[in-house]
Amino acid sequence: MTETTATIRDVASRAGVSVATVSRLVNNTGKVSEETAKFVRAAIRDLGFRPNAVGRSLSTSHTRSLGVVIPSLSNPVFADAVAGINAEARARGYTLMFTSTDYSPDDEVRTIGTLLDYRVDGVILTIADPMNNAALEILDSAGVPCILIYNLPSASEHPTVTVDNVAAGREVAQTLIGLGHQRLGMVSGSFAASDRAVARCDGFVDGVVGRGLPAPLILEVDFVDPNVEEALVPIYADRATAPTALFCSNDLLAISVIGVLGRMGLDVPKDVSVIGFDGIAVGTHLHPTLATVIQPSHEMGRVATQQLLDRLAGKESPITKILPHTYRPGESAGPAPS
Amino acid sequence: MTETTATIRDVASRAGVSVATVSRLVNNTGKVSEETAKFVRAAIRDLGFRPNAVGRSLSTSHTRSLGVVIPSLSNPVFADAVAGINAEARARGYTLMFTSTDYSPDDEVRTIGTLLDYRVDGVILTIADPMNNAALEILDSAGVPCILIYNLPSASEHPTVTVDNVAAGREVAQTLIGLGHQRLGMVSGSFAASDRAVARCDGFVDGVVGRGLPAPLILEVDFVDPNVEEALVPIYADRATAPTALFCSNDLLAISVIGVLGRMGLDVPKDVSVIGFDGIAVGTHLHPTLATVIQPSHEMGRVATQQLLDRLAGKESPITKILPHTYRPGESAGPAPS
DNA sequence: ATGAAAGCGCTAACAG
DNA sequence: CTGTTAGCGCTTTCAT
Repeated sequence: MTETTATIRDVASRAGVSVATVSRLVNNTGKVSEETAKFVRAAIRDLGFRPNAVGRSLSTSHTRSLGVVIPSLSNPVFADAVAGINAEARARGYTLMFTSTDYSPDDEVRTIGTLLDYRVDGVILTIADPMNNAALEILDSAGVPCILIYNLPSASEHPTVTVDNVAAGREVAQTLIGLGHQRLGMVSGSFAASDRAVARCDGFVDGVVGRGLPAPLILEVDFVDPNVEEALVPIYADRATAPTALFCSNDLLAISVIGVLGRMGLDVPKDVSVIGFDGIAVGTHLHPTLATVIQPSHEMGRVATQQLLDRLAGKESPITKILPHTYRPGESAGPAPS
Repeated sequence: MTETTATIRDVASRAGVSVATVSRLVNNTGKVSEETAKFVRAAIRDLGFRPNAVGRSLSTSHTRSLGVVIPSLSNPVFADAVAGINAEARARGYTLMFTSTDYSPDDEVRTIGTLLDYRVDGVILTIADPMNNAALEILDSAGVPCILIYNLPSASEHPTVTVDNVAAGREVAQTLIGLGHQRLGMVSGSFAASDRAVARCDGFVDGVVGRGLPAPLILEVDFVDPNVEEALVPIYADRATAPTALFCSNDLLAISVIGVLGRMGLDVPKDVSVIGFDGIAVGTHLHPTLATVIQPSHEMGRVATQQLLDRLAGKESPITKILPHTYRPGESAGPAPS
């Protein structure tokens, strides 16, 4: 069974035609008489011929493959986006070369280099900081089209698919204030590794201060190994001054925060309200259910891929798309304690 | 800046040597005098030359890329495995072509076909049913080495990296019985889409029946869109006969079950105990924390990749590895109600 | 409608 | 130690 794979030449000779004819039939470029087509098809079937994509790529200088670079698969938000990318790419006959970078800029450039070596036709990425980013420069100077997801659109000249993080942060502040909270806090993943965390925080602070309240407490924790407990314990040593509501830069963090709070003997939302960001599926099953800002991750992946592929197909260039976010109320956010 | 990428020939002529010399230096195969090496290196730097992997692949007939096909990224357990695969592959200079199949056998064969077209050197996969699986047959007849993860080792002749699902299921039964539970139940993802769910169930049933208790109630729900509520409500209409403990075939399901139970006014673990399977990270942050069987997903991905790569490197063939699972106690499993 | 032949970028004998 | 050259599998003019 392990017959060495048939080549186009094998097909050609078996069908008694030239390789050009086979190629034309396979890609249906140029005409082939139904007469000969029959022979060729038979030969293809008999030999189990599948065109070698490597040979084709070398010849056409495009690979019908896309690079995907994201910080981590541990966060469902990225996993969802990749699923969306996968769906759209598959539907349009493209293949994905995938890598995750663990939030490391070094890995970003390393992996982009590899993707370039493989001559991916384009790349979809989420990077730490799109402002003056080495990976992006490499991509540009190689002339490989790319599109960002999740990253801030303002920070680079590259098309981006994302949500309005600042507005969302501001809305969260409003929501919390509307519930009567006066002492607010934010728990965020490290700002250096996430421009969007910065934006959410900016919006949140703006929303709080804009209402005349004191600036929120800001707690920054590591992305990879967030030690939420260590951050929260000292703050809640004095419950009288600690925030009664916490905005978390992502849902995973929010879940941890709720857990830690619970183990400290604080009730969510009785004592402390918590709002997350992302809208990961598991949040709706928790008890309390997680109040959060939903971003359409799957859709973001799909749209980004669509934009990029349209561009590759010669249609108009991708443009930045700000997709709508929505606030999902949940039991984790309630009125301020009296 | 968008200078058309330099080829090995450009480098050669700029350095005043032959392409063979450049190739030898780049791949450090064969000797090159330090003298000429200097020139070549300079040319490479000046031109920003990066060897074209497509050309190389065509020539060497291997791509240094691996295919990865898994059912879904929505389940963190697979995301973790992919992260492990990614880490090991990167470390050894391999690239990943990724696809998810949404538990569809059709998608399995389609995607394997594509991977074959791209001439991946090997593939790592989790499939619905390894017994008599079309995708596996295609792989075999193409002579492409592969290794399974998560799937049952017994069901195919292919090397597999997994845990002992049957034993784990049995242990869960023991644990629950040890806590005094007599009426047991299992909530499982669809058996048709998961041989491991079947194995976990088998072990569980065996553990229950082996202790002289009545066979557990078995509830099968869909993987993609599990309607846990619909399955549970009728059962718990009569609390006197309903199971006091539920084993769920995966953690995501367990989390849903806990949520639904809570919304039905049942307390976990006061009224009903729940044990999951997988050991996804979020489980430890929940309230109640999730009791579960941990499988070393990241490690499984790593080991599978290692095995496959060793095989490609001509070292000994991959062998099936049963990695150790561990029971992680959690607040979701407690003593049976009196 | 079909074929011949020249590459695409690189590696690997084979000669020197 | 270095250069020449023949492919790898496929697409694509250019003739016919």
